[in-house]
Amino acid sequence: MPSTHPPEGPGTAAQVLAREPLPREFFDRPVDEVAPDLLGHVLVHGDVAVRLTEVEAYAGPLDPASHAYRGRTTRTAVMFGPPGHAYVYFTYGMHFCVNLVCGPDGTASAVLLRAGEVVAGRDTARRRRPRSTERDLARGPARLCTALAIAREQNGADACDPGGPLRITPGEPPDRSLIRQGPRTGVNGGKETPWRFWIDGDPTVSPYRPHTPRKRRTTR
DNA sequence: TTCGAGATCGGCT
DNA sequence: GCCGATCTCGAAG
Repeated sequence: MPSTHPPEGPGTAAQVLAREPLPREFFDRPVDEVAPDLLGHVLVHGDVAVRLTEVEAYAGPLDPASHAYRGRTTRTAVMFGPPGHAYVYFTYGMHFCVNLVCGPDGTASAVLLRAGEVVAGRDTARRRRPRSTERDLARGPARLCTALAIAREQNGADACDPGGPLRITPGEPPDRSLIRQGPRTGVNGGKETPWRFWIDGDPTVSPYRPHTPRKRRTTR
């Protein structure tokens, strides 16, 4: 039966993987400008590439929802560094999530990459997430990291380095009219800041879930 | 389709 | 110790 996905999307997989990364200046801007502009661009790690369909902006030390809110720590040091680098963190004891640092050195703002569509290396991604449907391969921040095999080792990686293993490369930006904006997912503080951006109608955008405080573990 | 709970561990108070 | 920028599965509707 006919696939809903073209074999390789715009450009062959080899072309997608070979593209030069976005210039560092792309990230050297306010985070709420960078975030929507990232939609449609492609994160490459090894032979897998994901076209971004959903992101969230975090504004550094002034943003109560940001990891940088409590200032610079060993964990958040990368966020306080130069733009264009990857901030990878571990959460819930089992998941990794990846951000791209924005703004001038020291700003500590970043864009969380929440979801995307695998556009190259589908077989590799499927092997990493065997239980996923095509649509779910990178649908959600932790799934995206699994599909791309992003983990602690990629923390601090320069995504603008043409020779690096992790690169953010130009893709097909969506029509501006398709970009939607709303409250961020799963965060307590700063709810009022509508800094989640996604491509309207794209099936790989993760379902919005309001923050549900986890129930206290029943100690028996 | 929606909801609830368990898994699992590093960073921070 | 407490809790989190999450995911998955199973049960119920």
